[in-house]
Amino acid sequence: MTTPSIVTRFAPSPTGLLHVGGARTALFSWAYAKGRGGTFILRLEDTDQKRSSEAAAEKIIEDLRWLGLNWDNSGGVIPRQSQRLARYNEVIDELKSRRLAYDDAGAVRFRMDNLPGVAFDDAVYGHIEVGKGQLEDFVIKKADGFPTFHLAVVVDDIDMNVTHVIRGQEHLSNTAKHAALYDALGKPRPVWVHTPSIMNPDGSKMSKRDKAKVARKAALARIEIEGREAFIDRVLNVKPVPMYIQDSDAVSGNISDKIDGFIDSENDDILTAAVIALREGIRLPEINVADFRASGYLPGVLCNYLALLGWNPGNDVERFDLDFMCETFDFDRINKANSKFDREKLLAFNADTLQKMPPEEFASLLKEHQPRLATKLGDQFRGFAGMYQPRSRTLNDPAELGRFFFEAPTTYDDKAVKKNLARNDGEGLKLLGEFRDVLAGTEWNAAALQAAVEKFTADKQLKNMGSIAQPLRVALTGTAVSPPIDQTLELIGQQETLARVDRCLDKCKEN
RNA sequence: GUCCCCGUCGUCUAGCCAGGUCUAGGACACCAGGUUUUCAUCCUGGUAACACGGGUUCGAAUCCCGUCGGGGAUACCA
Repeated sequence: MTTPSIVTRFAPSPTGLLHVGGARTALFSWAYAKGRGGTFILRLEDTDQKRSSEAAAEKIIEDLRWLGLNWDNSGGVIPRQSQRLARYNEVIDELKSRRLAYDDAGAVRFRMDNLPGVAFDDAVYGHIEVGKGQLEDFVIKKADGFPTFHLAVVVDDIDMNVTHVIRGQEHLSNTAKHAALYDALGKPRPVWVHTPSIMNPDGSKMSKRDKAKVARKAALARIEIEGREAFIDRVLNVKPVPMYIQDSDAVSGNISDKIDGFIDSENDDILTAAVIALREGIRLPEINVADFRASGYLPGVLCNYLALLGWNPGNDVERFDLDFMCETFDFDRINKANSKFDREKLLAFNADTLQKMPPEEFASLLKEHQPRLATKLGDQFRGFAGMYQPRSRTLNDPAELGRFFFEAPTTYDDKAVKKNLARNDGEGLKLLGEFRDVLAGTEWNAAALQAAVEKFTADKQLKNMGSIAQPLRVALTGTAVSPPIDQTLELIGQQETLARVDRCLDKCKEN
């Protein structure tokens, strides 16, 4: 029941990292082809020489792999337009010789003025007509010898037998040009499928500018406080930035030269933004696939959420995997209206998936995501992972929520101390002191510790286990929050537990 | 400015094409209760939308027109 003739492609321009909008386009193209026994091609549109880079190309490829969207390019070769100049020139020359294109100050333009108008059909937006008045001759070959996107995309899609062109709605207005080109070349037009855009919650377009905005705001606030020179000094002292947050156009260059430009001329250098964020301890909004990966989202969840932005399988079904996408995806259920990216919903999906998966799977994903955390914890890693699986919304959460396992508290949260230690003439503090001696003589495993807590609660006729568990939490973590107290104690270890309790008792007696 | 596209809860959306079954359904978020040694989870309940104005029709979220609002194109970017 397959239709082997279907060919789709994803054709990003390697001018930056893969962003979520591109990822969704890739996902739709992939799912449509895969679900019908067709072919999905990856191709790089690097006709913009100035902005394209090989580094960006490699990162896009890596992100696509991570998402699980595999391509079927013959021989595994990913075509680059920069390597097909001869072919484009052949087409351009043909057009010129047929007087359908002409030289214009070093460039070549395709003639549209001889057309009565252009009409085409889109699988999502329906029938579209563009009147003669809107048709202008357009450049198909630039003065630098490269073809424009319009020419290259059409020639490539023809040569690669692409049957369905799935792309962002920003190309809808360009499609009349492409249709005219197909017609001029005497080739059958593909099925065009334009998808609505993904926007920020405030309705603006999602772009790397959003990162720059946040970083710039933080920088200006800091400069307000400590002055410009001191700020630049701080930023210069930052450690090397992880590769994943680097952008292709910012990989090289001296950071110090860029800070002024970043702050004053509002360029959107995201490496500078990332460095500032690192230094200021703020989070930049996730925009690119790599950002979500770094933040601890699962690729399957990202795909699931992204698919829902503009498409749904009906019947109130919201959670599904890539296989389901292949089976059910079709153009007739793609929406027309733009949608806003809602991180909360993505987070909820991610949390749900993380919390419901088998513990072994969670542990192995966490280890893969943060190998150093696993190394540091050694034998305790499994216990740690198990403890935080029910509490994690991303793969970054365990390390953040469980920070106190590695760093003993140096300060104690005021509210937590008042409520759990100081209240009622230091009742909590007194109980903590008494329970310290119990702990010193308890066998160190979760079951025994739990029994000890319960016995203590009964012996002292306490209201509930919280009466002793909460003071303990404050001593161990500096806050009133931790996983179940028995597990927490077991993992911290007897020696360290007693040391922390003693330190807390000392510190509280001082005040 | 001109042209193209779009407009259902705060957000993503179902319903629209084939008008009545829609006192508009689901999800996330939010609010209130409950379970729980804290947190998280979990359970129950709740608030909340057809942009506006005309028309067609016995009947309109669904069809038509206009207004307003949003997005895109108008580049030798893609």
